[in-house]
Parts: sequence; C-alpha cells; structure tokens
Amino acid sequence: MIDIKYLREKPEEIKAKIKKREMDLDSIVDEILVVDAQKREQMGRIEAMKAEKNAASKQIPQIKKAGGDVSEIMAKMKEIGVLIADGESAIKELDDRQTDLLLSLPNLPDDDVCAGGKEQNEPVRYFGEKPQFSFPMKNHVELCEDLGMIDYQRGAKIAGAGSWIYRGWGSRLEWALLNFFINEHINDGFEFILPPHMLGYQCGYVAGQFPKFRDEVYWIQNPTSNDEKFMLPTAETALVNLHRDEIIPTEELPKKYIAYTPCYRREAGSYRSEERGMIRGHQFNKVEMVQYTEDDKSDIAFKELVEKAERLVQELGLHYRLSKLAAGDCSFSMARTYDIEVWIPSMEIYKEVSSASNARDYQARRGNVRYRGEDKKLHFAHTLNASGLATSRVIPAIVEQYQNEDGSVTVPEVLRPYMGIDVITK
RNA sequence: GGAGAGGUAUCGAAGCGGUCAUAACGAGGCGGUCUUGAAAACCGUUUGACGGAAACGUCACAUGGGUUCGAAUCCCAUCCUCUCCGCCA
Repeated sequence: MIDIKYLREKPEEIKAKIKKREMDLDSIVDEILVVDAQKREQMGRIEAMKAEKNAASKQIPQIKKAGGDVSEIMAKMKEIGVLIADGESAIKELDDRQTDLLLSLPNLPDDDVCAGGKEQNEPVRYFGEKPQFSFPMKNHVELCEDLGMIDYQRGAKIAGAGSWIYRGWGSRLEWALLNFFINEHINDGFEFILPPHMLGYQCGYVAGQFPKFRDEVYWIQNPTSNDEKFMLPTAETALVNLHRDEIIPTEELPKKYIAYTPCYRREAGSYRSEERGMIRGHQFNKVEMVQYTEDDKSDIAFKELVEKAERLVQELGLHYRLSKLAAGDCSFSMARTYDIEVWIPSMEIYKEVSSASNARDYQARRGNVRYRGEDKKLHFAHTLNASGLATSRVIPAIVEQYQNEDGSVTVPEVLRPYMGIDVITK
C-alpha cells in the first residue's frame, strides 16, 4: 500500500515510478486525488457537526440535573444525527473507493531499478560455467524417470497435470536438499518456522497477493460453514503476517525467519511444453527466508538474503547467474528483486531458483507492522523475502548438470552426508 | 459438536446508559528527589490514527450492524481466547 500522504504531495513522481513498471496508472492516481479531496471536504463538515452534537450531549445531563427542559435540544440533536449518519455513509463510500484504488497500485521501484520489462533484466554476476558433455545429454525428465526418482505418470493420474510424485532416491534427494538448506539457515541464526498451509484472506491481502491475484491460489471451502481459506502460494504469505498488527520491540529487529512449506499454485493457463517435468507445477517445495527490519536497515538485510541464497547454489556446485530485475518484472509488492537463475542444460536457459526482494514498507503498511524508532515515534517496518531455495528447479539442475555417461547422477558433495551415497544409480 | 466465561492502553485489571476514556487501581517504561552507586521509598510523566497552516476537532473499549439526544455499558451477527463435556488423528 502506498502512503496516501506521499501520493497527495507527489502524484507526478508516483506516476513516473509506476511507468517504470510499464504500467500506466495515471488515471487511478488522479482519481485517488479527487476522491481524497472529496473525502476530506466531507470529513470537515461532518466533524464540525459531531463536535456540536458532542457538546450538546454533555450539556443534557447538566440541564436535566438543574431541572431544565431538554426536549428541544434533544429534538435538534435527533435531526443532526440523521445528517451525520448520511454524511458518514458518504465518507465510508469514498474511503472504500480510495482504498480499492490504492490497493491497485503496485509498490514503487527503487530509483536504481531500471525501467522496462523482463528484457531489461541485467545479469549481475555468473558463478561457475556451463557444463560440457562428451556424451549425448539427457534431460531431467528422462533422468528422473530412468532412475525411478520422479513418477510423473502416476502423479498426473492421482492429482492431474502439473503434479508429480517423488519416490526412492528422488524423495531422498528432495529431503536432503531441504534439510541442507534449513540447517544452513539455522546456523546463520534464522528462526525455523513451520506455519499452517491454509491461511485466512487477510494474509494474502497483507502480502500483496489479494485482491489482485485472488484467482492464482487454491481456495478451501467447506460445505457446512462459510469460512474460507486458501493454500499458501509461498511461505512468505505466512511469514509476513506473523507480526501483523503488532508493535515489534525494536531490540528484536531484525527478525530473521525461515520456513519450509510446499507452495500451492494454480498456474492456470501457464503450461508450456518446454516446462515439462518439474519446472512448473501446482505444488513444489521451498524454504523461504523473511526478514523484518527497521526502515533504514533493509538494504543490509537485502544484501544478506541475496548472498545467503547464492551461497546455497554455490555449495551445490551449480552454474547460475544473478540477475537484477527490471521494474516491470518485479513482483507487485516489491521495490526491488534479484533472481538467482540456475542453468538447465537441456533447456539451454537459466531458471529461477530464488527470488530475493525488498518490499520496503509496502507490506508493513497493509499489515500495520510497526516498531518504535529512536525518535520515539512509530514507524512501519520493512519486510524482505528470498527463497532459500525452491527445490523444484534445483533438482532438474542437479540431475542434468551432474549426469554421467551411464545415466547415473553424481550427488553434490554437500548432500552426501544427508543421502549416504555418492552416486544415484538405477 | 454441546455448555459456560471472556476479549478495555505495554501487561494485569476496574468501569456495566450521561457527571472517571487519556481511560480508576496495580505493574512496567521514562524523568526527578534521596544515595558514593544501586535497591527501596517518594514526586512527576507515559495511546494511537485521521482532518486542520494553526487554534482546535474527530475517531478507536475484538469486528460489523442496531436501539438511543447520548453506548465500553443494552440488542443482533461474526471472529478469537480460555474452562468443562463429547468425538477424533
């Protein structure tokens, strides 16, 4: 949520920043200004009437006590009451409208984030090199099926397209990765959270997924009651709500959390044939990092998150690149995003395994997450998140980058203690 | 699922139609007196949001409605917490 005071003062600046995202929302900004002015004008009138009514209400018991007649004043207050009620419903309408409009504005990109869409993303650095194979390379779908690691057929049979089953060494590799990630984060002082997977609407609202992206998640409805929940599309949704409506004790900042959850996404209409296998599915596993910081310290946290995510990929020995996303490719709620993209040899493409973002105060405003600053005033916290990491892109990278001529896959060294073997064979 | 109790500031808690909502009382925090220092004691001070250039005003007692000239207080709905009973992994 964008600060209405900022919008009131610098509407042109906001319009320009949104344009960097390749969105033109000038008309929305203009409408907000109009609604805002109407609302304030209306509030001034109504508050004056309320002041009059409050004063009269104070007098009534005194006049009564003195034995005076209050019927006239009461009748007058009744009239004013009707006017106030009308005015208030008008204000509420304007306020609701303004909120709707404000919610439809994305976060503003940081000044150093370049304008434009995906094609303007800038690679920041590369790690390792593209592996070369002296034999005919297999893709991860073949490798995983041949080695009995992933069962795509039965996954689709029991749950539909976009669902797969880990089995045998596939499950063991998945589990090893998750444990490896979690242990690294615990060693770095992050608190390990296992949150509920079904969340209330408010969580998606605070994270910035709702109302705009309401259709992209799975909803749980119950035939015997009206309560609705949704399956979290990322643990970020749960973690950025932990301190909703709280004043976090300043000495506890920064708060550093990680959570492991499956991520449930509808991915409606997004299937592409080159994204076979486990590149894009309705459920994938991810370890997510989230930090809450003071509003002048989120840049430090951002750097830490990017470096931590990078380190995991480095330790796995995978070739990747770090990209700084252009404004138009950053998520709706985010002021800046860096992606870590791992090399998938069969696709000859870099695929995202981690996305690190700074939401600044955008989510905290929606969730009313505050702390007391040195100036003794309440400030909105900053929230940041980064995957650390999503396994569904890591496994294809591992099996493809580590494949051997005989169809076996060498286990990355850091995972061997977790798996108890050096090579996955048939 | 059934029965009951409850949700008021940082915490505990009083208030149960107006004269106690900045909100009693207690604790905590901050400042001070005393002290070599600390503790104790004592004194003072401690909500946030919105509108307004300011003066000042408005709003907030879980949430949303209603009754009333006036609601923390009465009524309705919803959410949450706790206790007991039932069912269950």
